[in-house]
Amino acid sequence: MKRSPKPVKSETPAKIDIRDVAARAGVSIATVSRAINRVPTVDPVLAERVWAAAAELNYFPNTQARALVSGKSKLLGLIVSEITNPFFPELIQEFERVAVERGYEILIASTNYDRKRMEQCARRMLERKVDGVAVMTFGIEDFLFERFAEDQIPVVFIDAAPERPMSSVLAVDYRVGINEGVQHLAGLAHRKIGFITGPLRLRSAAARKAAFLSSLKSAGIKADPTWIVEGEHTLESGRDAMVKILALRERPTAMMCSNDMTAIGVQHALFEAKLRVPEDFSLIGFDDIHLAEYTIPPLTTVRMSCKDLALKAVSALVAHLQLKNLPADAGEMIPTRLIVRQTTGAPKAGKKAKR
Amino acid sequence: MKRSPKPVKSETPAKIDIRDVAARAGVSIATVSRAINRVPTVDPVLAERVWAAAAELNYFPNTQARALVSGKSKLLGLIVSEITNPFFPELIQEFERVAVERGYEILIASTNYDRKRMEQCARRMLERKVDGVAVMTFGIEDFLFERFAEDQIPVVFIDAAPERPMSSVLAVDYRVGINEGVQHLAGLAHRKIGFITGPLRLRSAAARKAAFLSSLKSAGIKADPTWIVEGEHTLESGRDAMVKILALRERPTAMMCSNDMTAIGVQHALFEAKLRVPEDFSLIGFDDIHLAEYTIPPLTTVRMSCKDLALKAVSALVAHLQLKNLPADAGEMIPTRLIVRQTTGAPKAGKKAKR
DNA sequence: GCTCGCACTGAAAACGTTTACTGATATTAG
DNA sequence: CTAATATCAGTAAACGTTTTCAGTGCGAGC
Repeated sequence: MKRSPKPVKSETPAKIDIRDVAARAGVSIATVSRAINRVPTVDPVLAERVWAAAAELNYFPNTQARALVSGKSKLLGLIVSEITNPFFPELIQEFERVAVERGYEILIASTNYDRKRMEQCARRMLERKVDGVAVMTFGIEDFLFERFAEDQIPVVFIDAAPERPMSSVLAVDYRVGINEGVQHLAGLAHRKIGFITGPLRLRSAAARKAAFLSSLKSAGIKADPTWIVEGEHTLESGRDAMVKILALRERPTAMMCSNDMTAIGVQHALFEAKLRVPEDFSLIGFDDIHLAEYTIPPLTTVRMSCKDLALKAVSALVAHLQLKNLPADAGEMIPTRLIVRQTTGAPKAGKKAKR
Repeated sequence: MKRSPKPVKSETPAKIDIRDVAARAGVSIATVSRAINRVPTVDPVLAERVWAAAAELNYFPNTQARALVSGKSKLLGLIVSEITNPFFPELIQEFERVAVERGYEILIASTNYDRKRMEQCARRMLERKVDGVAVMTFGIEDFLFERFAEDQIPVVFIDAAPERPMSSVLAVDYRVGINEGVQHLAGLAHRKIGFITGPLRLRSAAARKAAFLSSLKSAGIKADPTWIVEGEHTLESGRDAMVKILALRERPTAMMCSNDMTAIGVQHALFEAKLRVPEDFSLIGFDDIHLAEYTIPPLTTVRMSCKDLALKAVSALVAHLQLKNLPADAGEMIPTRLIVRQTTGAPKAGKKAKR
C-alpha cells in the first residue's frame, strides 16, 4: 500500500511535486508542506533547506490537490454582465488587486445579459469550488442559489439584489448622484430632459431609471415618456436610441444616460446629426469610466467608484469567510456624485424663445 | 481502511458529492462517474437513473478532484498586458467563447506591464495547472519558461515571441496595415508624420514602430526623431506625448499611434489645443477597437482582428493538447489592414505653403 | 450442458496535497 | 538523575474524483 517514493523514472520529464522537494531537502513531505506554508513550528534550518530545494526545482504546489484536502480553493468568483463594457474591466482590475492582497485569486465570468449564460457562470463557480462569489449583473437562478447556500458559499451582490436576498448586498445610492445631475441640468434651465436606460431586467438599470424619475419630479419637471427609452448599456444602443429621439417632433434639450457607454453612443449620434455639445445639446453619463475624461468634449457624468465597489465586495466576502455566520448585510451604501465636465451647458432654446 | 459511505451525518448541510448521487441512484460511484462523463458502455437505464439523481441533488462534479486524477484541468490560461485597455476585453471575450466551444474554461491574468507581475501570472498558471497558455504581453521569464516546457504545457505567443521561442507563435503582419496607413497619409500629401509607440519592451510595440519606420522609408519620407515618442498604450500617455509634440517648434501634420487608446489620448490633446481633426491634423490609430467607430470624429485606424487572434490561439493550443508534439510553429500570419474613417484628411500646410 | 466470450458493474488505487496524530528528542523541574 | 513536558518531524488518512482491473451474469456455440 505504501506509495513508492516516485512512481517510476519515466522518460517523460516528470512534473515536480512535493515528494521531489522532500527528497532533495532530505525531509518528509509533511515538513515540506509546513515549510512552504510557513507554519511557524518548523525548524528554521529545515525550512531554509526546503525553500532552497523548492527554488532549485522550480516547485509550485498543486492548488487543486491543496484545495481538495483543505476545502479552500482560495478563489473568489466575480460574475459581471459584460467584459467589453469598460466599467467592468476597471472593476475587475481593482477587485483582483484587493483579492490578491488578501491572499485570493479571482475567477471571472460574464453573462452577456443572457439567462442561459448566467446559469453557466454560476455552475462554473460551483464546479471550480470558489470560496465566495461577487455578482454584478442580474439575479441568479433560484436553484443555483440554493446550491450556493447549501455549500455555504458567501455571495455578495453588487448593486443587484435578487428577489430573495441571501448573503450580503452592496447597495449603491443612485439618488444623490442622479439627482445632482438633474439639478445641474435644471440649474442650466433645461426643462426637457430625456433618459436612456439600461436593460431594465437589470435591477441596477431599473433603479437608475427610478432615481431619474424621482429626481425629475422633485425638480418639478414633467417626465416625457417619449424621451425615455430603453437601451442596453452599449455604444450601439445609445446611438440608436438617440437617433430615434432626434427624429421626434419635439426633442429634449438634454439627455441623461444609464451608463457612460450609452452616453458615448449618444455623443456619436449627436455628432452625426451635426449637433454641437454642449451648445446645442447637453449630456450626462453614468459610471465615470476612465474614458469619460477623454471623450470630445469630456463627458459630464455621475461617478460610481468602482474602487469602492471592489474593495467593499472583497472585504465583505473575506469577512464572511473568516468569521462564519456574519449578519447577512453590511448595510452600507456606495455613494455617487456628479462630475461636471464639458457636455453640459445652457440650452439655446432660452435665447430662441419657445418656438 | 474502507471509507465509510459518508463521513458522518454532520449537522453542517454537507456538500453533495459523487457518493450521494451513487447512493440515490443505487449504483457505485464508478458508474456515476461513467454516466456523468457519458461513457458509452454504461447501461442506458442506469445512466438515466444517475442523471436523474444528479439533477435532483443539484450535483456538480468537483473539478479539482477530477483534474487531480485525470491530469487535465480543462483550463486555458490567458496572460494579457492590461485588462483596462479595451482591446484586451474584446480579445478575452472571443478567446473565452472559442475555448468554451472546445470544452475549456479560461483563467485570465494581467501583467500591467510589470515584470514582477508577469512572474506572478506565470506562477499562477502553473499552480492552477492550466492545460495551456496564451500570452499576449512581453516575454516570459526564462526560468518559468523551462517550467512550462518541463510540464509539457503548450504556450502560444500572440504577437510577442520571446528571445527563445518554444511553443507556437502567432505572428501579426504589421507591415501591410501600417504601410497602408502611411501610404494613405502620403496620398493626402502629408510629409510630416509622427508616431507614438507603445512601451518598447513589448516586442509587438517595437515591431509596430519598425513597420512605421520602414513604411516611411519606402514612401520616401524622412523620419523626424523628435516626432517619434514612446508612449505606454494608454490614454494618458497618448495625450502627454501629443502635448509634447505640439510644443515643438516644428510640428508634424499627422500622427500614427501604436494603439487606439493612444490615438484617443492624442485626439483629446488636439481638442484641448483647439486643433480640428482632420482639418488641422490627421490621426491614425491601431487595433480597431470597437470604440474607434465612436470617437469624434470616428478614428481611422489599422485593424488587427482580435477574433482571428483568439480563434487561432485557442486552435493552436487545443491542437497541441490533442496531438502531442506538433511542430512548434503554425507559421501563419495574422493580417492587418487600414480602416479609413474620419480622422484623416489633407493637411492645410499645402495651402499655407512652406511657412 | 458446458465452456467461452462479451458486456457491463463494482472495488480499489491513484492523483498531490494538508493535517491529525504518533513518536522521538531535548529541556526543564523535582 | 529521573520524570514530565515541550518541541517539532514523520506517518498515514483524507479530500472527490477517474480509471484499471477483476468479477459477475448472460448468451451463444459446440
